[in-house]
Amino acid sequence: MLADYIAQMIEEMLNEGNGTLELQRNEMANRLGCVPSQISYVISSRFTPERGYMIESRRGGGGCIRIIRKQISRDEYMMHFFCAVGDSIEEAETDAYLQNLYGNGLISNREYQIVRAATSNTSLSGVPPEKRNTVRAALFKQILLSLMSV
Amino acid sequence: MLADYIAQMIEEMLNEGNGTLELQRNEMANRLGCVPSQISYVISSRFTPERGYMIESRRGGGGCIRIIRKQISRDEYMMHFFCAVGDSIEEAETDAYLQNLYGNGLISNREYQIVRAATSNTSLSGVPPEKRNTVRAALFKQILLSLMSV
DNA sequence: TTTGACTTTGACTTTGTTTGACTTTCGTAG
DNA sequence: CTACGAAAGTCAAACAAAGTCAAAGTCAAA
Repeated sequence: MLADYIAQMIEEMLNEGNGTLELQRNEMANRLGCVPSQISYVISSRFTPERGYMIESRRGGGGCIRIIRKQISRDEYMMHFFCAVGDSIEEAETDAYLQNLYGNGLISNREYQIVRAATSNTSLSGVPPEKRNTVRAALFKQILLSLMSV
Repeated sequence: MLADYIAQMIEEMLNEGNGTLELQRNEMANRLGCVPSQISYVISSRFTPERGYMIESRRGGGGCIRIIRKQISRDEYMMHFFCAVGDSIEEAETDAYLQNLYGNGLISNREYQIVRAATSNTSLSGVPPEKRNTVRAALFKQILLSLMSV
């Protein structure tokens, strides 16, 4: 799939660029043989704040898009997350947060697996669908709390 | 019977794939000359967490279904717990299991904290009390599964 | 023969991707 | 300063999956 391929490409460029990257949308789209808005789509669907990325851009001649992978302290992270999770959250969004935590070394792979399993719809299949997101939010926040003190 | 045939086929593909498999529902249904939802049916009736399978999927263009078989023979201890949990469990009982797991070095302290938080009544406060134990059991088993061979 | 568990099917829903037309913003040549 | 052109942004339509659900079929056991 195109979107995944582009995302991977950006990730690699970010690695080379030490966590930051400036790209030109049209130029990149041209190189890949896709429409420019495809690049926008990839960025807005994958390089979100939940996953720890910041996006800046400039229009007009010589414009560009800057992607920054944020690296902040543990406490800030946990605090940020705890606040960011309202009282309802989707499975996919939770996973985005978790990937962020894992990617920044705040939780191990096993821990990632555990929390993902715990917050999955599969685990919550006994909860009526319309209540799942609120239960998940409570669950997730409780887990985050448990991680802060240890 | 079609369902059994498909199940067997998936099982074989899992063997080839070393316990994991990605398939495309529509494509497979096409090959077999059945409706796509038949594949869904087979997966949801045969490849359940109870039997040691984890399912993930993605919709939309290029979507797919991933099936992961946890090789339970390797951690018989975990399996023992898995079976013992049944489909309803109290918070206290869960904690007893967890302490056992921790005591035997199968999970770390942090992991213990996480799972305890996840399976606590506090986390499940959004679930009506009479349903908590069944939700907790599903949750706990899903977590145990996620821990096998990771 | 009736019942109930399991299967099969297909209509409809939800989610994710791709594309292109149109809008906004910015730098710079005049 | 203004106008123009070169970016990036936005949005909705078309498409491409998988998910859900309920109706209808099958079959064996009571």
